[in-house]
Amino acid sequence: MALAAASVQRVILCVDMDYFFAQCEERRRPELQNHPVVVCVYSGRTATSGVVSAANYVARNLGVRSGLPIVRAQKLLQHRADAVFLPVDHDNYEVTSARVMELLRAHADRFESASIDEAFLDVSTRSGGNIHAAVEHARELKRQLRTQERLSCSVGVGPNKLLAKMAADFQKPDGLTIVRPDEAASFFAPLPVERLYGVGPKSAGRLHELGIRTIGDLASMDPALLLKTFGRQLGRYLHRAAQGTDDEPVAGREGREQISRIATLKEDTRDVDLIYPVLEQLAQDIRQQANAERLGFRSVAILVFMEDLSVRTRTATLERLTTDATIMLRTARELLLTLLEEIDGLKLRRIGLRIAELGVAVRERTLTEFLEPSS
DNA sequence: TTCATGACCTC
DNA sequence: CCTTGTGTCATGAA
Repeated sequence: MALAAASVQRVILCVDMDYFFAQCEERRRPELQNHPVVVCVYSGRTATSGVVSAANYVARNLGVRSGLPIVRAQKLLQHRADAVFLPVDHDNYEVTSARVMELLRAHADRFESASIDEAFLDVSTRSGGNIHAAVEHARELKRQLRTQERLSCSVGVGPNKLLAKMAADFQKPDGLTIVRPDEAASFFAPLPVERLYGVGPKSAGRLHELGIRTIGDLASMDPALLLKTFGRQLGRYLHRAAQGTDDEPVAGREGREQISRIATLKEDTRDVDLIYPVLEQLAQDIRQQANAERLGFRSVAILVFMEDLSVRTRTATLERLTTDATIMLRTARELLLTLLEEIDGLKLRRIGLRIAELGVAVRERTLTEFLEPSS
């Protein structure tokens, strides 16, 4: 990109809110501060079925992690009568996140909100490419978040998004880690490959089979072998990432590509009369969000999670963009019916609905719809 | 271009 | 570990 070429050296901050959901809960109820706090996604199947979404450090130090089944977390904390289990309150976190992002945006030449609790700030211009100046920005922003929002975060400072992110992850909570360009290799090399952003359990396993254990091992690996093993995109990415190379600009996303909702069924079933009402609810939720963002869709998909936890998807592409939730639901129902036949015997555990091929909805409504905008 | 699948992210 | 939910991207096939 032209602007990056013009500046000598990019300086990027990655700001990662500490144990965000749990911290939001602590902030709302300060008396929870020294208790283990576990924020949970309850699936509604049994009283305790579901997983941990986030946990504060008191709980983490006792082994509680996000993704852990709630029952497991309860066992780990059974000796702690003061442990608190709370359901996720996404609306609250969204509002908090919006305020945090607004505060952070003011500190950046270019800003990118990467997720609900994480953002990248390009501070190349305002820091003049000077790391010390950038670190002062980071300190100031941490101070403001603490005083104005009573929230702590961890910040990484680096020459690109990848290194800034890895730096932010390096020390938590309330961390501030700097990776200078010339230190990138020594910072990276000793870390296990699975710590590299974009390397999950699958890729890590395959790398381990090749004898690759650290990012340093990966960096010295033959690029041709990497391409052969992982394909063009991932192979190229791994090679570059391991060297600490990353050209991704700090830039906000254009817009969303899809909207989806998933729900867990009360019991495993293949009874359409039990599944369809859930589908209706999902369609409602999606319609609301699509309306709020003024988006129409041209593709409808259902996702089905079966009793054996395997996943199936079925997609239908419409002739033209629409905002009509009735079409969404009718299409989803047809997809569900054909899918149920195809997987004969197997029961469903969870059901999901997704719209995609989104576009700004053009106003072309019937008179009735025009008079009742809510329908 | 469309579709299905799968890896990954993160609280 | 008995398993939630949201979204993006890549790949291979048709």
